[in-house]
Amino acid sequence: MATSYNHRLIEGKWNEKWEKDPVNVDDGKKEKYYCLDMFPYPSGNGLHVGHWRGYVISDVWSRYKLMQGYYLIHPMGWDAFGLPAENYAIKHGIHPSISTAENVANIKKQINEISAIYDWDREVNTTDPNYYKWTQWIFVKMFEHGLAYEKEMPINWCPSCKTGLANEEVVDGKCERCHSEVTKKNLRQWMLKITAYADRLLADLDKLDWPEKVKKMQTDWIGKSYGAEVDFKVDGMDETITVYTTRPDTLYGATFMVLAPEHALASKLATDETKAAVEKYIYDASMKSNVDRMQDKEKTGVFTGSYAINPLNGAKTPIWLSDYVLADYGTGAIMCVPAHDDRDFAFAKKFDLPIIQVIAEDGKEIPDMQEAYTEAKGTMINSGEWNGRESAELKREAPEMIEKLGYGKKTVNYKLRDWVFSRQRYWGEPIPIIHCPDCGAVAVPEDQLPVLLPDVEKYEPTGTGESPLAAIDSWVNTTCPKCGKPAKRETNTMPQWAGSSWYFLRYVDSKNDKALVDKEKADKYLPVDMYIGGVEHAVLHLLYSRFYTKFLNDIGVVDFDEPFKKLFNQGMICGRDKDTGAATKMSKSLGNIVSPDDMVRDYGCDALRLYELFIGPPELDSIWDDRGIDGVYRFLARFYTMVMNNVEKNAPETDELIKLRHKLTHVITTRLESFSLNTVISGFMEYNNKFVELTKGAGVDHETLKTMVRLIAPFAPHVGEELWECLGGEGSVFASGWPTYDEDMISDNVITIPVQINGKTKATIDIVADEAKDAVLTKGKEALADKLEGLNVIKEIYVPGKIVNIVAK
RNA sequence: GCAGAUGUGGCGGAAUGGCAGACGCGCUAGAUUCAGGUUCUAGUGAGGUAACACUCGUGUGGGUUCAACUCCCAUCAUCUGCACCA
Repeated sequence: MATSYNHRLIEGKWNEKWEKDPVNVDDGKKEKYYCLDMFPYPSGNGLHVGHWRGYVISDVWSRYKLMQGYYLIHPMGWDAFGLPAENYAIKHGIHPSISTAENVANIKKQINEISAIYDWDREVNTTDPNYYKWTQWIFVKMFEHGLAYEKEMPINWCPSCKTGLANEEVVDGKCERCHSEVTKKNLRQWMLKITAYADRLLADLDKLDWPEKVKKMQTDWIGKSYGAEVDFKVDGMDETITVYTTRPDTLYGATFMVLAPEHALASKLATDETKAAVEKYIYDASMKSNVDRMQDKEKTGVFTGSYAINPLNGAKTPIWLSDYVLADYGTGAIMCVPAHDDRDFAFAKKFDLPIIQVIAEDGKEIPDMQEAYTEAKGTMINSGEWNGRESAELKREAPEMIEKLGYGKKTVNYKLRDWVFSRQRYWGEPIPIIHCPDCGAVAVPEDQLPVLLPDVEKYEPTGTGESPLAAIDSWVNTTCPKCGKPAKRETNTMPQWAGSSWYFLRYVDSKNDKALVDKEKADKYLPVDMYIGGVEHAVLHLLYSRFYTKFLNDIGVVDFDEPFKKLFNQGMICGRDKDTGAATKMSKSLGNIVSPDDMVRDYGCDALRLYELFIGPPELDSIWDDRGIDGVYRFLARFYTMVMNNVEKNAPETDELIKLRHKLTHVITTRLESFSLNTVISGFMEYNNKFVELTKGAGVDHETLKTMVRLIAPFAPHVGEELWECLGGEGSVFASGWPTYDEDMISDNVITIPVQINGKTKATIDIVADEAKDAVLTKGKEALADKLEGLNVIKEIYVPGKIVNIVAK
């Protein structure tokens, strides 16, 4: 029996045994626990130590749940479609299917180094036709339910690459690849009506145990606001302009109106004198990218020459065009109240438009406003019959009042837009639609799914704005499933998010060829109890997954409507900039990548797992330090030696040792439960030092050692399993249950407390836990006798079991 | 601009309002060693002292409290998210 720690022997031995004899088995009686990692995109670059962190956290949590007696769902898979894979393929001249398979094999090998308790029988790959059959099936269902529709709309367009770009591919208004300025182009797009779920996506955030930050980001993204649409007649024209406002209480202060340049009436409102300027402004705006429009700090605009009539007081207000009004939000037109809105104020100042104050904070009008007063606090002035009313109250009531008066209606608006779902790319799921000249867009029948992604010679973007699939006539030309006449396949593909929006469902029934997931299995194993991954998907992936789940709930595939009960976002592990020493993302170009493979070779999997946790609070970013891992390695070696020495000693159990193991169990369990994983490790170190000290004397008994070994097993599984065996434990340590502690055993009878004078500690005294106040104070004063000499004691404080403080002058 | 997070030794970090700096890295000294490494022992916030004592100390400035890293107000810096959503 080796007495010094040899990570290679131990880890090799147990990796082999676990594979032959798995611990996590469904006996049909255990309750399930589903702990999920955000599945990786199989990049050609492989993993670095930063990628390990989330996987280690989820594995620790999984093994803890396993020891608590749950049957674990802890799967892994591959998000292998999408742009990165395609770009990698183009760059290296290898077909995406080949490079993806290679990368998956490589990353799988690397992930296995973690020794996480993954169930590889459940593995999914989004590029597998047996998988994307169901990705397409969901699309068909959405199409049948009117949630997938076609629309021609302006998208980002790179005139140099001659291709449409996703928002993510536009960096600072420029094409990510060629850095030329991105413009807009109308393209026919498939859209998903995620807005139909806006209210539920917002309301159900309440029932999720997610970081507040993520919930807030989703809330803001959905952006629900309450207000009113108000109709303004155009003076001298048979037209009405409807504006959306959240502040109908300020209607009397509306001194002008602004329309988005894309508004349907924009050019119609121009008069002979303004026509040229108006047309130029509309044209210029159309040439600007969204990014440009957002970055313009200085307001621009043009007067149309027309006026709108304020329905409340009949005032004539000039109608302007400006690109600070967004065409696709609200009605694309706003009423402007410069006195009470910052943007309207800036616009009024720039173009010298009148400012009428209608809310007075203190009841008085400000003679020369220098900035807008945007709060709904104060009383109404200059507002006809509304004068003297409270603004806040009026703000609530105004929408209904306006509706009753017939000037408009009460409305709700969302920032959330429908989801642009088509990509003019090769490496994605073909959208399962056939365009028939007679029947229009027809879904591919379920028994003909999947629509296989055909092989092509050239998978690079075509430059025509169509996907490379459009060039394959034999594939494109087909017959209409409805009428049998010649028809054409849809050639756009789905975005990367399509496959990742539902993969967590497939894991529980990954090989089913009859259904997306068997209903019985879904009921038994779903939803996900704990989801662990980076915060970068706070809105996109996590919002899309919630949307998909709600839809699948609505059509009866699953009977829950939220996919992830609890979410944990781990922090990033950064490298150091070689020159400045500042924390930076690990990246190839900075040359600060640390390979986990090297670390596992030199220190072992267990040491690296421990260091990934010890490095800092799991939810915060941390900086990798190569020397830091030495500390946890030394700890593991000392721990191993300590246990081994005591195996031979076989010391008797003492009250002190029993107490110590209850305390340790309490410390580790409470810290683990609160996800303070860095202090779990430091707790182990602290207790190990105590045990090493005790080993010098009588030694530590086997029961105490077994408790410590069970506690450490989720963190350092090989060491845990090995020492469990050495201590004569039965079966696997992971089947041994999680240790419990007795509340009575974790408190001490005699405790040491500080004694202070004026809040500064001057001595410590030993007291019995329930010692009377007077006795403790007397003891405290005795301990300070020399220091209290010549001082007047004003007050004596004893907080039971905590502290004595003598206030003296 | 708005919102959120963070700010503690040379470094990573720890502290239900109750002994600031646990635990670890690094460093110093000693032991072991032919030597280096490993390992072990002791020390390690700053000032101060022969050693104690004592003084200062958790981004900055105020406040509450017997007592503040912790609570309140203001302010600065860094990071992240959103960014004309009417």
